[in-house]
Amino acid sequence: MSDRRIPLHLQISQVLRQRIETGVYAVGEQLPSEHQLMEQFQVSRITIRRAIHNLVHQGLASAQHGRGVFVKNQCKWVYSLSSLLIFFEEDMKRQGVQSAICHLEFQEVSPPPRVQEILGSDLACFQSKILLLDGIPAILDKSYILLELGRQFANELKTAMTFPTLERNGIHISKIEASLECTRADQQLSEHLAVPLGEPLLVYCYTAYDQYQRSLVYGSAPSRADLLTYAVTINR
Amino acid sequence: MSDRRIPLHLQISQVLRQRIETGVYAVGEQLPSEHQLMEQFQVSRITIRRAIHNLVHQGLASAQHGRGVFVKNQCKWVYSLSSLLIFFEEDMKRQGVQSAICHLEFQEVSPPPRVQEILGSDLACFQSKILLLDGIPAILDKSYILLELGRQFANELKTAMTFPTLERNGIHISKIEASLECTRADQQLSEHLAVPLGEPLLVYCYTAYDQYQRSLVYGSAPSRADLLTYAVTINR
DNA sequence: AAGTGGTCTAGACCACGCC
DNA sequence: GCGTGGTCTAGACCACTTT
Repeated sequence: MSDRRIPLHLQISQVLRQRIETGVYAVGEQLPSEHQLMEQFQVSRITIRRAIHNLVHQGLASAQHGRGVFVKNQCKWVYSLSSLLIFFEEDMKRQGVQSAICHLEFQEVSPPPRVQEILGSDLACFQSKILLLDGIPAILDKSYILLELGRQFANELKTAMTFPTLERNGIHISKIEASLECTRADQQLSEHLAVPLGEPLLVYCYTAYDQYQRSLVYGSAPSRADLLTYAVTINR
Repeated sequence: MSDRRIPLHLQISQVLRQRIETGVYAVGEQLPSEHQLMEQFQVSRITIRRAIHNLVHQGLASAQHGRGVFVKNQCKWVYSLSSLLIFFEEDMKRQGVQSAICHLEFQEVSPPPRVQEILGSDLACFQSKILLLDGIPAILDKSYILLELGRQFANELKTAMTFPTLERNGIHISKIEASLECTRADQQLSEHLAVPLGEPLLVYCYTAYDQYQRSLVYGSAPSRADLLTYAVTINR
């Protein structure tokens, strides 16, 4: 706590950060309570709270009402974009992860204009499902699928991944146009993915085509950025 | 402000959020000052500050000491991973973005073990540079390049993108293994990219190979997640 | 009931940007 | 010098979890 120029709360969170990184507080372990830290650093509660907030904001810890503040695990699961959603289950097994699907919605709708344009139709099946990895809700997949395909495989789609389902039924996906960006959890997403409001999310946005360049599916899949990494190999 | 169960600061930030989304406060515009908002909502300063903090945390606004709080632009630049760092300048021109490089470091070093393994050598050239898009520091590129290549093209590498420099000199990159993940700005990154501590960053991590499957460059490029989207096309 | 974190207040002082 | 946001205090009450 040398430099007077650095705010107290920052100095304290830096000390706590160091303690986490050097293992003084191990992963999963509980930090001292606000009261204990107040005494330890001789500052007011609001300053300790601010310091802890900094840690949470940096993804190093998470607070649980009535229980305490805990050190977060920094490990991430890696998913290959090339195989993602196609060989998803295999990919996960390889990493020793248990995956499950929680079906939310399936209905015929009139998609937003941009999606209508992509799919070349003013009607489509909309589906949303949550992917649980080791029991943790990690990805929310919201997608629009061509009406006829949706109707044909409705039941199967509700309990399985979209792409493997299509493949199993002889519909081959030959190209995926995708983008990855970072957003932050709004009300709805924070509930579905069980994260605090504003938590960073990685959004995987995709359009899948068959061998005739016909677009089959358009989807957007926000995922927990603290749990996932996406990998891709680019060949010239 | 109906439900008593929702904290005041959340109710207020939701109102402000709506105002931003409906254009009451336009992009780039200044929000009312804390004092004005205190009167408007009849709450204490700390609650207004918390509400504004929520907006900032959700990436909707940014606070500037001594100036005020401003509505953030939500537009992002899209970069194709396939062409990224190879046709970077072209990609940017296409989007009407002015790009520039700010050289930070260039030196021969002994890279960390993991990088030594990737490059198959215990010595390499380390370079770090900042990419400015329309004058905004958006990407910090830190990379290790094979010793001989680094020495050979040292001067050129300091003022230009790595991959185009290699290509211009007849070194062909035929494969890139990449990953994308989200982290949060630490002290150093928050200074280089001019963002607050803890701000989400998209990290593009890559290894480039030539046609003989020899690894040439290993790099890690944190970028501002509020400014960039990465795109990729996957063919089977 | 005890202990934890979450919300909120009123008020003080400081640091930065602009006129 | 003024207005802005940034830091910090002491203290109150509430909500959740565990015992």
